[in-house]
Amino acid sequence: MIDYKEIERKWQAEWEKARVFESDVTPKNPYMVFAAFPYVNAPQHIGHVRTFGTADVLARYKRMRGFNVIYPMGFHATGTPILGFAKRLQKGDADLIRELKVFHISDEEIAKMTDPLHIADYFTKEIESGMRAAGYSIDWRRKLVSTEPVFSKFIEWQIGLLNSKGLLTKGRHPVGWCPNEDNAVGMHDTKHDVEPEIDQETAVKFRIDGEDAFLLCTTFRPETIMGVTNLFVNAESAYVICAIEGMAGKYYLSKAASENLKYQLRISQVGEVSGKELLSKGCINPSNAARIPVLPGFFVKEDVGTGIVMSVPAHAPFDYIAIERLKAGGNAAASGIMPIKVLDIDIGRPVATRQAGISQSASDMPALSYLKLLKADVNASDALIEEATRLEYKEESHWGRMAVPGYEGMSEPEAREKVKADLGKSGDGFGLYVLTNSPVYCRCGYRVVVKVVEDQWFINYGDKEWKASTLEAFRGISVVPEKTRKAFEFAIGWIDLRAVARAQGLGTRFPLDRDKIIESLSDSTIYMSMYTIINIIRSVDPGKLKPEFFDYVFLGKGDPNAVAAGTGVDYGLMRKARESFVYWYANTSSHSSPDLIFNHLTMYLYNHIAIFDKAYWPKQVVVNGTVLSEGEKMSKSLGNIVPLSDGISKHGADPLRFVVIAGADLFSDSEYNDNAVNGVKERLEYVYAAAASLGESGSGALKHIDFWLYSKLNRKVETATRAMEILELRSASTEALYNSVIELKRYFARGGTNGIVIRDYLSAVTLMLSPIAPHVSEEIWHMLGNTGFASTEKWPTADGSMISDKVERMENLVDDVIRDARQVIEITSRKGRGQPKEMLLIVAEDWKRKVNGMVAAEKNIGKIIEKVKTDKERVLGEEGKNAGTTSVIEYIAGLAKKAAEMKPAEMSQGEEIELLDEAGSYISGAIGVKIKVEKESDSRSERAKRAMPGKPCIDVIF
RNA sequence: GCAGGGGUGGCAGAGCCUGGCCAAAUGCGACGGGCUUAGGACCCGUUUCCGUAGAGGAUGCGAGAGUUCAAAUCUCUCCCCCUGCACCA
Repeated sequence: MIDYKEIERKWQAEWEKARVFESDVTPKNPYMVFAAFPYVNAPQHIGHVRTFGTADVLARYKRMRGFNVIYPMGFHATGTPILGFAKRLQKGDADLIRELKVFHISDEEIAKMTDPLHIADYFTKEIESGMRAAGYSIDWRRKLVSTEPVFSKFIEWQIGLLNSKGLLTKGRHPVGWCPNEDNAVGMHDTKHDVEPEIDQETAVKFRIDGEDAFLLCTTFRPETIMGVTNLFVNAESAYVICAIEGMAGKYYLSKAASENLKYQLRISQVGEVSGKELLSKGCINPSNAARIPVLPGFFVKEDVGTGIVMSVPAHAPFDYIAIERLKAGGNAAASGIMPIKVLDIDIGRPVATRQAGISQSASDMPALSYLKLLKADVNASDALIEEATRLEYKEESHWGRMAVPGYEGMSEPEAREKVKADLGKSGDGFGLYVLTNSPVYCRCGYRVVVKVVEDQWFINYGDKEWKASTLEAFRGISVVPEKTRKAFEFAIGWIDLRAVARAQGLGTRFPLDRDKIIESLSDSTIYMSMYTIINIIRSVDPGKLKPEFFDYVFLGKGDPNAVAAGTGVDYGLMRKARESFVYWYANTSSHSSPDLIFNHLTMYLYNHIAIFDKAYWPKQVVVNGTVLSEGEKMSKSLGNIVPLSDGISKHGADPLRFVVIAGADLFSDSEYNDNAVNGVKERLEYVYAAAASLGESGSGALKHIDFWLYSKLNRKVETATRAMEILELRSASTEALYNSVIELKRYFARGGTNGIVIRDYLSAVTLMLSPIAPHVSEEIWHMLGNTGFASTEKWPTADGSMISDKVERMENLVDDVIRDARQVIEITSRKGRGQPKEMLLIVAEDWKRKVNGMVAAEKNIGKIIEKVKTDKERVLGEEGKNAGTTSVIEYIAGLAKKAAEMKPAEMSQGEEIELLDEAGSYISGAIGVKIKVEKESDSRSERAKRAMPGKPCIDVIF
C-alpha cells in the first residue's frame, strides 16, 4: 500500500528544499505556464484542479523536455464579490455561513470576514496551501495579489496606455440597477444569483384621437404593428400622464412603468388617470392610420413594459383569447374586431400545426392554429396560452415571411429590424431597455430595474482596427484543443464596448475618473506579464513605479539611465526586470476554463495585441472542461463541491489529480467519484508493487515476451509523447498507467522475469507518470535506485528499433490460439465428449507460407495452380520438396475466398513453433489442458493439413 | 434566435480529421467460475443475434438519403441534447 500522506509530505519538502521549481533567466529555452488566477472568495475545491492541475502537468512535462519553466500564481481579490460577501456576513447570511462551513472554516474566522480585506487575505493563504498540497510546481516567489499597491500602479499604467491609444470611450449604457442601494447589480448581487438579462424592446407611440397625447406601448415584435387591431390596458391599474424630455406631446403609461422607466428616460408626471378611463379613448395606428379602440386585457401587467400592449390577434394567442373573451362578454367595441394577418409561414416547412393536420390558410389566423394545436379554448390557462405563444413566435421567427406591403417576403427577424428602424425614423417609436427575466430581486429585497448610465467609460473592443489585428494575430496563436478556435473567433468578433469602471468594489481607482473603481475583468487582462518581474521589483517603493518604468520594462521604451533617474528605481534592477520580461514572455501558455472564452480570454488577447510588441503576444491558450460530480457540474450553488483539502486527505493528491486532470479529454468534463479514484489508486499501487518486488526478478537472455514488452514500451513512449504535446492528457495517461498495468500483468503471466527489462520498463513509465502523479513517481523513481528527482529527469525517448509489429502480432497469435482452443473445448464438451487429455497445436509447413506470399502478390488462384502444376519444384523451391502436388493444389484452392485480403505470412514454421513452445505453459494454464506443439509434416493427426500459417491447427485428444 | 460543442454497445467513454486491420479500445456494471469460513479485494471467463471441433454469417454506431469495391468514419437533409449570449467573476 502507498502511504500518500507520507510521500506527499516527503517530496513536497524535498522539492522545496532543492528549490526545483524556482527559476530565473538562464541560457535554456524559457517556457511560462499560467492559469487564470483564482478569485479569492472561497478555498479551492477539487473542480479547480482541472485548470490549475492541467497547467501544472504542462509545466512539469515541458521541464522534462528540457525547457526552463516557471509556473507562477496570482490571486484575484478586486471586484465586487468580496465586497458583497462581507456585506452578507455583516447581515449574518445563513446560506453563506453554511457554504463556508463546508470548507471547515471556524466561527471565529467567519466573524472576522466582515472585513473584505480579511477575506482576501484569508483565502489567498488558504488557496496557496491547497495548491502546495496538490503538488503544483509553482514558483511561489512570483506570487501576486491584485489588491497590492504594485499591482495598482501597473493597472494605472495599462489604462493610461489604452487611453493614449484611443481605445477608451465614454457613453450611455444600460445596467441592472437597484433603486434602493443605488448601485449596479450583477449576478452576484441578486437573490438566487440570477443574472439580470437586459434586452431592447421597441416602444411605439399611438396617438390618441383628438388629443396631443400618446398611449405608449412596448413590444418585442414591432413588425406586427400592421396587424394591430386595438390596444390593451389593465382596467384595474393606475395610469399616469407624463412628459418625456426630448419628445413632443404627453404620454400615457402605467404608474408602475413610469417609476421603472425613470432610470432610462427623463420622465415627469403631469397627471393621473385610471385604466378604466383609457377605455373610452380611440387611437391611431401609426403604420396605417387606422383608428383602433382601447380594450381591457386580462393578461396585461402594469409593471411589465409600459402597462399598455399592442393587440395582434392574428399572431398573438393572448390577444386572440382576450378578444374572444370580450366578445363573449358582449363588449361592443370588441365585436367588430377582425384579426389582420401580417406574415405567412413558409408552406412545406415542418411546422407543428401542419404536422398535426391543422390548416392555417383557412382561418387566416396563425394564433388560432397554435391554440388549436395545444387544444386551448377560450378558457385556457395562461400557461397554455403562453406555450402557444412561445411555439408560434419560434416558428414564425424561423419560417415566417412577411405578407404586407413594403415588407413582402422578408423573414421575421429582418422585418423586425426594418420596422424598428422605420419607426425610429418617423418618430413613432424608440428603443427601450427591459429586463427579460423580470422580476429580479436585489439581495436587499428591492426589485431590480434597468438604468441607463450616462458617462460610462468603456474599453472599445469594437474598434475596427483593433478587432482586425486581434483576429489576425489570433491565427498565429496555438489553441488547445483546436476545436475551440471557432468559439474564440466568434468571441473576438462579438465583443464590443465593455464597461471599464464601476461605482464600487475593491481595486484600483480609474485614472480618468477617480470616483470609479476599475472593473475587475479589465484589471486582469495582462497581469501575467507581472509574474516575470514581481520577484525582482518586490522591494521597490510602489510610488516609484511610474508609467515610464513600465514603458521601459514592458515596451523597451526610453533610455534606461533616464528612466532610472526619473523614477528613482535602481538602474541595475530595472535592467534585470526588462531582461526577465523579454526572456519569459516570449513563450507562454495560458490556461483556463471554457466560461472564460467570452470575456477574460478574449480580453486577454485584445489587450496583449494592443499593448505589447509582437514578440510577446500570447503563444498558446488552453481551455479545459469542468469537473462533474454524479453527472452534475461541481459548483457552490449546487452544493456538491468537495473541498480540495478533503479530496486530498481522503484519496491522496496524485489519485485526485489523476482522476480530475486525466479522467477525460481536455475539453470534456471529467467525472469525480470514489469509484474512479479507486481505479486509479489500484493501478498506481500495482506499478508501485511491481517496483517494490523488482529485487526478486531474474535475468538472462531476452525471450520473445521480453521483446514484446520492449516493443509495447517504446510504442507507448511514442504515443504518450505525441499526446502530451497537444495536451491529450487522457490518452497520455491511459498509455502511461492503464495500459502499463495491463502489459505488466501479461508480461508476468507469460512468465516474464527479466529484471533488466522490468526496470527499463518501470523507469520509463514512472517518468511518464511524473507530470500527473508527481509524488508517487518520485517515490517509485527512488525505489528503482535513482537518486535525482523524477521531476527534473529527461522525458523518455522512444527507441524505434525496439518497436515491432511482428513481435506484437506474434503475441496476438498466442491469444488467438487460446480463444480458438476454448471454443473447441466448449463445443466438444457440450457434445458430451468429456475432459480432453491433450491438445495438439499443429504448425503449418513453410511451403504454405510461400504459397500465401504468392497469393498475396498474385491474387489469381487459377494462375498459381497452373504454375504449381507445371513446375512445382521451381515455384515452391526447397520448402516444397516434400509436399505432394495434390495437397498443394487443394490448399491453394482453399484460399480462393480469401485471396483478396491475403497477406504474406510473417513467421516461419520454426518461429511459430518456438513461440508456441515458449508460451506453452501459459496456454495450457489458460485452457486447462496439456498442449503439445508439432510440425504439420510430423503430425499423425488427420486434421494436420488444416494448419495455416499464423493459424495452427488445433486437435483435441480425448 | 445566434454561436460553439455533441448524439457510439446496460452506463461512462475512445474511434471520426487520415474510410478497410471495428462487433467497435478502456473503465464501470451485470452474469458465471476460481480464491476464501464468509464478505471485500484479487484472478479467469461471458456480456447483439445465429451458426459451429475453432478459424463463419447477419444486424449494428441519433434518423434518412448519397459517394465508394468498402462508411461509426466522407457528403447532404432532418431530429434531439448540452453550453454561452456581456459589464459579471
